[in-house]
Amino acid sequence: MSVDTTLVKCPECNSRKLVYDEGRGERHCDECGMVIEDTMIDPSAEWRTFGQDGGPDRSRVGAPTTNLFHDKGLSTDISWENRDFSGSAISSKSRAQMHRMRKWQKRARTKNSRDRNLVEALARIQYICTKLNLPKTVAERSSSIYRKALAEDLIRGRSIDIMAAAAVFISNQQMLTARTVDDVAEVIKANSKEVGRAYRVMKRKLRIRTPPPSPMTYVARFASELGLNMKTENATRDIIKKAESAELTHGKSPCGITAAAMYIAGYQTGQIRTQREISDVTNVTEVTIRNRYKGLLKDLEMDVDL
DNA sequence: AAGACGAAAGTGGTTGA
DNA sequence: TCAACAACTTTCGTCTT
Repeated sequence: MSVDTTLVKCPECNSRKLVYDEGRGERHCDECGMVIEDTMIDPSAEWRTFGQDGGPDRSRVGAPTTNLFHDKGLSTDISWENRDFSGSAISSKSRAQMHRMRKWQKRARTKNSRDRNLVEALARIQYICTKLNLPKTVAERSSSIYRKALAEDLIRGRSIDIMAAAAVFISNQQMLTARTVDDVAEVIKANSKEVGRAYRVMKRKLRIRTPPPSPMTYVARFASELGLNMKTENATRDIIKKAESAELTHGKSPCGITAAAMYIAGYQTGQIRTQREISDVTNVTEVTIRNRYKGLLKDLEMDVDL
């Protein structure tokens, strides 16, 4: 880790504690966890050797590594097909041998319990991300978080499913992909409280920061689920923007703010949704929507006929 | 009859002594 | 570690359209 000098301030929270993590190839804010850029080119020295006296050959050959497989995608697989290198079928005699070889190779690759745990967990992470339509970057990051948790011995005694879900939720928060704890918990049919608890434990023990969730994150998603047009969606964003600059959003659940802003925006543009409809898609109760929107109208001094 | 309202009691997490 | 606390939920009777 080294202090980054290219960017001076974090665009999210304006702190000056920007940090560059070489291992992950990303730059993030040490204050709020905001990831500034995560596709940077590795600036470290490139190893090259010329001639025969230079020790081990460090030429770079092979597939890029990925966190999605427990061995980072580096192991060799014996082909499933019963054909030899030239493509012709192999004899039935050596076919049995091939079968045994495949079997043993699989066993050798996942040799200890930790590796087996990882294999299981990475499969679950893949499954969760697929079900939630999350991009590959989120799955990748979840996997690397899970690896760290495993290395820190946080997994033992806890459910793999729940810890995998927690890892997915952390990276979802970092990548601003607008999924809620309930969404993640539902996929693995777990209680969202348990996932939330695991999420907090992981963040604390691994010292992972996530940017404070903004109501803005959920606008696009909820708007489309409610079938709102662009006009209403933008009106919602306007209200949230005002609420955020008036610091009315701190300590309140971001979904609640989004829900209330949407309720108000509906009356502004004539695209009205009932509290119940909004409550259904946002998982915020009608009572909270009421409390929030009343507060917003009052504190922002808005005049809207409801 | 549907939607909105708000009081009251309960839940789970945070905070500060 | 425990109690106070704020935000949010659940439930339910009432009012409004």
